[in-house]
This record gives sequence, C-alpha cells and structure tokens, in this order.
Amino acid sequence: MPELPEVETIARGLHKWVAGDTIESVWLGEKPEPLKSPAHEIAEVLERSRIVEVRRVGKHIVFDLERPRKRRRLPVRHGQWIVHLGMTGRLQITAPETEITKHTHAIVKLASGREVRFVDPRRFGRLAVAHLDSPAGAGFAAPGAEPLDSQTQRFVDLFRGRKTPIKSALLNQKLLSGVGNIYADESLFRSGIRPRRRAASLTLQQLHRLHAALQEVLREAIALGGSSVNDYVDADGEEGFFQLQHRVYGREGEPCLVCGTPIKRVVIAGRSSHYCGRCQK
DNA sequence: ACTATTTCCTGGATGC
DNA sequence: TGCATCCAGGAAATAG
Repeated sequence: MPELPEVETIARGLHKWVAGDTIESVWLGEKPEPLKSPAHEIAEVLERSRIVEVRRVGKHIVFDLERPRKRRRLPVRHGQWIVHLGMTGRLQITAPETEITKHTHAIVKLASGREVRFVDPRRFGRLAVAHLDSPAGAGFAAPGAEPLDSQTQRFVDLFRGRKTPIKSALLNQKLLSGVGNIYADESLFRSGIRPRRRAASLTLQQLHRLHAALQEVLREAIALGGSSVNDYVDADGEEGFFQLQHRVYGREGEPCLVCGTPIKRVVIAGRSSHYCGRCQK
C-alpha cells in the first residue's frame, strides 16, 4: 500500500526512466475504468507530450508534460498526468513484447520504445489529467499540507479544535497529504501518543514531538526505499526495506521493542491501529 | 463545518 | 480438496 515514502521512491525511479521521453500513444482499458478524468481527455493531454519531470505530490505521482512547438519556439507546459496508486496500483516500465498481465488498465507508449503500464488488481487506483493551459489551469495541488515541508506551527494548527482521534486526523488527506496507516502508527509510537487520543487534547509538546517523529519516520523510510508489505515494489521492481524497521505496524501480540509489552491492535475509523499500551499515553 | 460510517474491489488467508 | 467467509486499505460518497 503505497504511502508517501513508497510513492516518493516510485516517482524518483520513474523519473530516472522516462524524463525527457515523449508519449506517442495511450491505450486505456475497458470500462469500468479506474479514471477520474474521461478517457478521451487523458489521451488528448498525454499524446505527443514530452515528460519533463515525474514527482510526488502527497500520495499522487505527477508527470509534468510539455508540448513541442514548431519553428524553434519554446515548448509549452500544457498539462499533467496524475496517478494515484490506491492500494495495489503499480506503474511498470516494460518492453513492448513483455506479456500484458491481468489487471492492466492503461499502456502508455514512449518514443524510446518503452512502455509505462498501469496495473491495479484491486482497482482503487485512479488516473487523471490536469490542464495547465486553461484559465483555471494552476495544475494539481494536494489539498492537505506536505508533511515533510510543513512548519511546526502549521502542523500544530491542523489539529486545533478537532475532536476526532489523532490517528484519523493523521490519515485525513485534507489535513496532511501522504500519511497512511503504516506511518501514522509508527509516528504515534515514536512520539508516545495513543492513536485514540482526541487530536485537540494533545499538548503543544506532544504535537511538536509528533511532528518531529513523523518527519523522522518518513525520511528514514524514503532512505530505505519504503515498506514492502504485501506486494509493493518500486519502479524498478525492487522491494523496500523499511518494513524491517516497523516498531508497531503489523506487530500485534509481539513484544514492544522498548518495554516488552505485547503490541495491541484496535480498529479506529475502520483501520487497524497498532500501539504499545505502556509506551503510548 | 465536522465527524462517523459505508462503499468500492479482489487476492490471499482462514475456517469448517 | 473445496467452498464460503473475512480481511486489507485510500478516499469518495453518504448520513448524521
């Protein structure tokens, strides 16, 4: 399940493979397609575009696109291809002769001969495009704050007056973009806060600790290429290694690495939440 | 304006 | 071995 560190790893890997390449054609699968934009619009924005950059915004992968123009005029950045991988979505770089696997929903053919394929068994992933050349064309922006950029004061302000459990608040993409179940649990453990604590009940000191822990855990995870639980692999098909560093996520019943108390698992807002009842208050 | 709950989807794990 | 049931999860939709 790609969260911020996994999407960051994938975006960097894709950038390495496709930056500078030109999209020749786009194939989109049969309905019901996992699209946020209509199929014709996706094809229209992507085809004959050059990929300038691939980067992460929240949990989204954004391909910045420009259209070459005639007579030595500078190319124009006209749009973006935006991919959300959901839980099981993958973007594969393949040769054209590679067998097309089940659940392949989109194939983007590049001038280099390579293909970018969107494969997503569970179909929670989404494809969309943004126009940069229309009047409202400011491009794609995540609704919430970027966890790695946001100032501590801004982070603290996100939770003011919120009665929802801190775990739910961390997962709310309108507040913070990019945090999912793994890194919510891991950052709460590292800052000693129970997931059910009401967001507004946290002290300033606790919020400062949480912010620092969240940035720390995200940065460590990016450095290790993300967490490979279930079937996550990066753009080169390589697994990450941060799952070996998980202190609570997926460790129900196992001893806390700090105090030895068995890790608890509870369900908050329909998501499993792992914590140490002794280390987290 | 918030918050909580339900829904989507399928492979893999579990239970009888 | 086979069949049914449950579970995982992000985010949009729905309900309160």
